Amino acid sequence: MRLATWNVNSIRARVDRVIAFLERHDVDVLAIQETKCRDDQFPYLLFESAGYEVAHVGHNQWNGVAIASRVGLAEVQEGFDGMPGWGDPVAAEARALSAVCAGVRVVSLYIPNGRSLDDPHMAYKLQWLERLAAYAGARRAAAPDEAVVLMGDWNIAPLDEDVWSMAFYENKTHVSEPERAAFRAVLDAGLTDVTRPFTPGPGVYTYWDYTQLRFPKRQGMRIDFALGSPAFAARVTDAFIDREERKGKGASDHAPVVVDLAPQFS
DNA sequence: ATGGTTGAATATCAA
Repeated sequence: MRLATWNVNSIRARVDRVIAFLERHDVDVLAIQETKCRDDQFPYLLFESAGYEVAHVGHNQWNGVAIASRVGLAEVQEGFDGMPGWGDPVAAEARALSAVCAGVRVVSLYIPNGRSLDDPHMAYKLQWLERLAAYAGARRAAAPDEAVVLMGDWNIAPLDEDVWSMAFYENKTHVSEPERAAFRAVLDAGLTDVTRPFTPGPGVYTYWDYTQLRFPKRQGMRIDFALGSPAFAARVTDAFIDREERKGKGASDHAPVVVDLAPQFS
């Protein structure tokens, strides 16, 4: 089975590219982030024509996450238990969606952007990650043998080598110690980054800012990851970043991350 | 020009 995660930066602007990607790489399950649309605006029919069922949550032009699957889509859940909200009044944002696809619990995640170190969004981001780690820990305790993967745009570069310049990111978000500690706390809940071993750095990125010619200059960040439970991680046979998807007209600012899974033996 | 691009919606906001 082949899974992938991709921050598409608007599904409506990118749908032809996304469908072509699914077919080109024979992807079974795609976790999508930043659809930037409401549920009623999602291009479901184009996915169905390509053989994929879709679950989506989107409230407005911001955020929005989805899962497209051609191997089943069960137990769909918006958000996760304990997910913090934002705003006044506080409300859940469309940043998390899970479903069971061919026995794997897939969680599509769009972790909040902290904006700047002293912005209220940063505290929100850290609390969001803390609650996510608690959710992951609770799931592990409840079903230790379950194959679970948390995949998406984490908006964190866990290692210095995950950014093109630590000097550039001094006193900026994505690389701060509190964010990195929050990411490690999710790993400590019993998950493994299944992508890095197959895509070792330095200089391996999943995101390049649209401005400043960052992509041709190879100045990016590695911020998109798939974190698997032991039962999931044990089945991973390969992973790669499809850098080709960042090229050309109409590219998202993120590249897809693909994970291959061996069949389950029982 | 000092956010230089992109995309939502359509004047700004977000990334």
